[in-house]
Amino acid sequence: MSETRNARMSLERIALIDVNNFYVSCERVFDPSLKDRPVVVLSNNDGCVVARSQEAKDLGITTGAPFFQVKQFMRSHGMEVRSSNYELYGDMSARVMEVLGRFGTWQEVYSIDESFLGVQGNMNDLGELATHIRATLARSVGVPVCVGIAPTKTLAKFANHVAKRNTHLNGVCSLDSMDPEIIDSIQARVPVTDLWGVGSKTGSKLAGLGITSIADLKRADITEIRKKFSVVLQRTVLELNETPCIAQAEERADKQQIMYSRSFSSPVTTLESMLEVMSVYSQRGAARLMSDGLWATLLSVTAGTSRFATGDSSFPSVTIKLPRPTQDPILLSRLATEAMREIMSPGLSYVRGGVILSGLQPDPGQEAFGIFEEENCQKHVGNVLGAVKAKFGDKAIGLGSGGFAIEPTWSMKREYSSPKFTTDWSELPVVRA
DNA sequence: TCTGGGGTCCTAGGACCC
DNA sequence: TCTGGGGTCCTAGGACCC
Repeated sequence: MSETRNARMSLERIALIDVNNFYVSCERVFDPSLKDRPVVVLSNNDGCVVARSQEAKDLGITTGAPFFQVKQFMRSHGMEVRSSNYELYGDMSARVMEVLGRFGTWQEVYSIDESFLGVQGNMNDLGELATHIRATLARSVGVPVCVGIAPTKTLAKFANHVAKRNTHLNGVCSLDSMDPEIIDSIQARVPVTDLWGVGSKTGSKLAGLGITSIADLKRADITEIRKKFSVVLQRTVLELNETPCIAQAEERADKQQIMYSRSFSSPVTTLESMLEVMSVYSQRGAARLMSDGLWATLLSVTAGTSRFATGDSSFPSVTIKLPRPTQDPILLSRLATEAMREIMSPGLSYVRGGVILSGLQPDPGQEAFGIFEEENCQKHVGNVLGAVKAKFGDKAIGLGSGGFAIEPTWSMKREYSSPKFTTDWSELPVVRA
């Protein structure tokens, strides 16, 4: 399609907007002293680096770097550290998504900091829209974003990638306004593994066939790709050639599973502690079922020793079919502890545990409700627990070993946490005028 | 001493059926 | 001795994503 036609025609396009260094940007909104400084945010238990400011990236800190390995280096370079504060990020994410939604004909929230948006207009309109989106978010939420606009999701991701890496573009890249030859030359330089949907395994297999850049993959034969790889990669090739074939999420299946899995701040070695873990995690899972309006029919429990330890390893897991579709924390807690009792090896050092609820369905059907009055009562226990927690805090009530007045030794480590600025009345920021 | 968590989709292979 | 073919459903595991 010629540029002159694009300039006048009204185009249906897909925009991919994401927040730059999202967790760091959230921290900066409430602590301006972090601006222009190297900042990292850590995973649960302060385990490893999950987000970095540009300044931290420039100093060579990589995603996934174990914190204990880079701690000294970071200190000597005056870097700032924050534990992850998911209450804050979740709340900020909701604000970002609400604002973005105003600009699209449809919206698909793709992750905590990314959204696809349906957009229309001629070439110039699209560029102006992107700039307007950036300015609105900077003003109303206070976070910086990049915008990529293209005919397909894969190309919108690519355009966003280009916007992020070329500062002169001011965070906006709309493929329609770019010279096709320039697009080609960029695609010839960008490695195929930078593409959405192409990971390291596929990347090395492609390299064996002489396909190393995005341009190489774009020219590849789609039947050959289908035969040697999968429909997934075939779709990627089609999308690179402007044929949309990745559906919107709302047309895809509903949520498949709810997982509650954590690594412990100190290893769990006894049956008693592990059963506590299972009791607490299954109650958390039940709470999520209730808030999503879902009933589970399968329950899995898992545990694992460290992948880095040299001693005996153990990765027990078992899945059981629930007697009826349920969201009942009492039943789930009882079954999870019973199942774990059978499969763990007391004495070994377990560093993580998890509860997975699957076979989810929105409508419990008749079978979910027992014929006895007693079982009908149990169904309400979850609601009561939820209400008490909402009013008096998370630790106010729990079932059995789930009701902790004192933090158990395995609970999460968060030594560098910022306050829950937006989600807890007692931690609201104070403004003096 | 210390190495995240929560998802999705697809495929292959087995069980079972006619 | 020889032992079809095609379909569905389920599960485990791989690959990928943020």
